[in-house]
Amino acid sequence: MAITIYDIAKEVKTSAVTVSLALRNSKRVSLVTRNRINDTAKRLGYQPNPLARGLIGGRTKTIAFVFNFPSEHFAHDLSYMELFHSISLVASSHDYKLFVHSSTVAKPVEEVFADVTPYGVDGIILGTNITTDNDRKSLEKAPIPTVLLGRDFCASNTSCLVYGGCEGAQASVRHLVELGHKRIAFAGKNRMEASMRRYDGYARSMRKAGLEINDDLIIESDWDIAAGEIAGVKLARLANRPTAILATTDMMALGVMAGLKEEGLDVPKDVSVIGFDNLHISRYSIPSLTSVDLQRKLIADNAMECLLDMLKEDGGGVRREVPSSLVVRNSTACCCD
Amino acid sequence: MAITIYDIAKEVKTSAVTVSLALRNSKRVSLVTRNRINDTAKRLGYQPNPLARGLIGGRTKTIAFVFNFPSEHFAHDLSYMELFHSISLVASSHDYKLFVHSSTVAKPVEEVFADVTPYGVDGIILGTNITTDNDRKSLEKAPIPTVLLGRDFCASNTSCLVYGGCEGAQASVRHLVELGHKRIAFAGKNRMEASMRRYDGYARSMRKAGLEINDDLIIESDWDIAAGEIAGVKLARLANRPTAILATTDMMALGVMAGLKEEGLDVPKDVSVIGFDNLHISRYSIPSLTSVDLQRKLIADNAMECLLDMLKEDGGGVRREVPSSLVVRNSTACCCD
DNA sequence: CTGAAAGCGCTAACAA
DNA sequence: TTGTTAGCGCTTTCAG
Repeated sequence: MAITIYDIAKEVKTSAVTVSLALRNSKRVSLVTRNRINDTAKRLGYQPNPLARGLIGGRTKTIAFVFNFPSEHFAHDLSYMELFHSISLVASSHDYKLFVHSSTVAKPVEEVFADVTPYGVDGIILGTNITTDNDRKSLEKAPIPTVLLGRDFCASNTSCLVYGGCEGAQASVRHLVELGHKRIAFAGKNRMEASMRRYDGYARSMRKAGLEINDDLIIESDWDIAAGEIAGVKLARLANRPTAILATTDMMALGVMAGLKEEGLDVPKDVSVIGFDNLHISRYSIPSLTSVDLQRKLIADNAMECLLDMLKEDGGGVRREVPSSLVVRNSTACCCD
Repeated sequence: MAITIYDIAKEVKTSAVTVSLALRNSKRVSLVTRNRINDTAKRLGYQPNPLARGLIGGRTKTIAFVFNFPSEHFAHDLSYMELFHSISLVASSHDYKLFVHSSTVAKPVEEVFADVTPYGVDGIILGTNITTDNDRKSLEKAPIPTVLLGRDFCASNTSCLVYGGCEGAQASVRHLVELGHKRIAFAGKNRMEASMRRYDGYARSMRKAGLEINDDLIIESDWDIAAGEIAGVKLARLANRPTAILATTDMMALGVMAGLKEEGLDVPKDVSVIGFDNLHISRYSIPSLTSVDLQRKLIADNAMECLLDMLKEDGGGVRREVPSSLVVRNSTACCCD
């Protein structure tokens, strides 16, 4: 059996309560006994029992990471995977453990809360779409501190992290314009909040540069690698084809490059391609992919910070923007048109 | 507050104990009351409290998924990511939740147990290397049911799943031999158990086919994409270069293809390449990659089954082999030499 | 067949 | 400053 506060109490000849207080550094315990208790705790290798703590509503040093999207996407969504990785590292550096919750289908947020809270997690880092008013209502009265990833919505107990939206797309368009491109396509527009933000940045920058947004050059689609391939082929076959393509994700961009290649076009000579996410593998594609880096380490740090802040004192949810940055590689070049 | 057995007891006008028994379908409770209890439980939306159960050493319906390798690998090891995904789906289909534990460094197995057991998990699905005798000893007296992924070691409370080793490599070599290849390289030999098994299969099949194993054609290295690129370049520059390359992982294979390309060689015209893992993205590389499919769904099912078996009655650990299968795509072709 | 009592490890409230 | 009591939700033991 593991060491409990009773074992320590017996050793130090005091009561369990005193031990409990001392271990949490309460000043109600004299410094001498506090030290004695902490020393023997260390000596005996005491570890608090998170289950017992959780049972009485205390902290368990556990955070739920919830991926509330249709499950087929999970493994394939490398962006989330890498984000998950960053978060797991940050969490463990703060001595928190991650409780992962992913289901086969996207659920109402309310159900997510119901699924997760019985396990006594201290907070939730939540990747989800907010589709209904009910979702919004659930988030407004979140039962435990919640941090939303990439969604712009905060409330008394839910913070949000906004990243990689508008400004990443703007930087991309700017980069392409500087390279002399005019016919710039946008591949992977859809109803996802992230896609919409990216499209928004694209549209704004196009207008600012005095370029027209041609409907033929806007591909509405999913944003996985397969959709990218289709988009690449489609754009390649246009009479008036684009000289550059902005894809909503790196995966999509990889697919786009494949599609272009199938149609006999060379990246970046004939067409420049930019992705979004800066996945680990994007450095290694051929050609290596120019991409908007979401800065996952920063996102992870911010998520953890938000959570710890909310946990410390109910300061309420906050909104934070995490900047992204364009990483230029070999899939973009001067426009030769 | 959530519904407890006391709430149900009050409704049905009986005691909490009876409710507890009834909910677990004990025959010590009469069928009538049992039904009444189960009905009202359902009606009130009762969910057992896993923390309370865990506290008294009972089942929490929680499994730890442990990735005990240096953390930088985690996000980049797509193979494990996809496996993790499969396992999370299978777990949730059995109504289990996953508790994920990954640290920055690979720890002794004993510490892994110490880290994870306080949370009351029912079992562990463990990805780890077994490097020391201490690790072996720890696994021999595993405190809770444990399933080892891809390691060949079982004991009273630890099962193991062996997969994608020898036989996958053999199928690959056979395939290449049938295509007329003779100078077949092996890239990514190292001390990892999986690599050794794969190399073993390679060597056996080469011998069986009457082909010599040329030391120049064996690349000892890590098996990530960067190492693959280096290996590809190296092999391309050999005076007597191989006509086919077996890589220990898909990532490595992708790197190898990049390296070959840099050296002006075409895959599969000049060189055939085979990977190991059959990652989701490998379908989309250019050319699409021939690869050994580990059949993660099967692995996940088996892991869960092993765990449930051990949980049911202490039947002791078992060893299971999970077959893999070669998926032929466009990175392999007839030898034109 | 059913129930009362005790305890898992911890902490909040109250007493000394 | 320290200790006692009670209770979180559940299950095991033992008594009715």
